[in-house]
Amino acid sequence: MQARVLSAVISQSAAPLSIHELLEAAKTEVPGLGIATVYRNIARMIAAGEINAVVIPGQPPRYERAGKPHHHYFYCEHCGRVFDLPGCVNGLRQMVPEGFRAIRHDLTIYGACRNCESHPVAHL
Amino acid sequence: MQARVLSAVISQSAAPLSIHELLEAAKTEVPGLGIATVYRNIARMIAAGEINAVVIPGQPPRYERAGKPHHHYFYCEHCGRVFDLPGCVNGLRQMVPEGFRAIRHDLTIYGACRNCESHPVAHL
DNA sequence: ATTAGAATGATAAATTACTATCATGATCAG
DNA sequence: CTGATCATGATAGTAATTTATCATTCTAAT
Repeated sequence: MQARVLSAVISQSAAPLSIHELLEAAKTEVPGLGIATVYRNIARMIAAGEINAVVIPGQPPRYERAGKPHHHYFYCEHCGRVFDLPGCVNGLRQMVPEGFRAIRHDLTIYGACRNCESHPVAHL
Repeated sequence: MQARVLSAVISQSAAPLSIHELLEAAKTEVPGLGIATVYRNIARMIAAGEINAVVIPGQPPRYERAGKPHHHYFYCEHCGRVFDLPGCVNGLRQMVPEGFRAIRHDLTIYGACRNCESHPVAHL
């Protein structure tokens, strides 16, 4: 059953995965896996609240297990990987104008990850 | 000349505008304005460094005048408008793992703007 | 084993954002 | 005015992502 494999791949990934990253990763266990099945199961898992979509501006959505503690993301502009950043920043409250109501926020830090910083390669 | 009108609309807008918001706004001055002209002029203004693209995750790009002081954005989930939030947060440095190099960051706060908070309407 | 219903994979179609093309119209130097 | 060039608007085409369709396969209860 592909649903179980897809769910396991997402749960075991340290970073959120895109549809294609998920397809490739799951193919090692289910070689014939089709992209339609990935989309179908992602939709079902989102509806069930098992996973959340993570959107890095200008990139296709990635998905990660729901229920993690509050965190943000680091996007490596060299290798295109996304890393979780535990914790949050201070002073968010002060940024919200009087009369506005803040519900949630997204923070993405861009740069080079440890690997790309120590082993420089061409940009993607 | 449409370039002048488009440039003026962006400069005078308090918030970044999408291609369609810009088209609609500029049509009040140039009724027959075509979307191709908007795309062409946006591309030229970006190349000239006059404007910057602003991407709210999951939304088409918006554009605003370049050279503003560092700021972030508030996205109203009721009316879909984007507002500038001057300033920044503290503690960004501490979120970046050892060995990673941060170059820039995006912060978007989601919620209800003053108008939608005081005059509740249906979601878009 | 049989059968009904659900899941799957391949692929067509839809959606959205953007780019290319091209005939027409504006601009301007001479 | 005249011709050259450049911008414009309409629209076709492209690219990327997502959804719909459908025949086949799998699953499970009997």
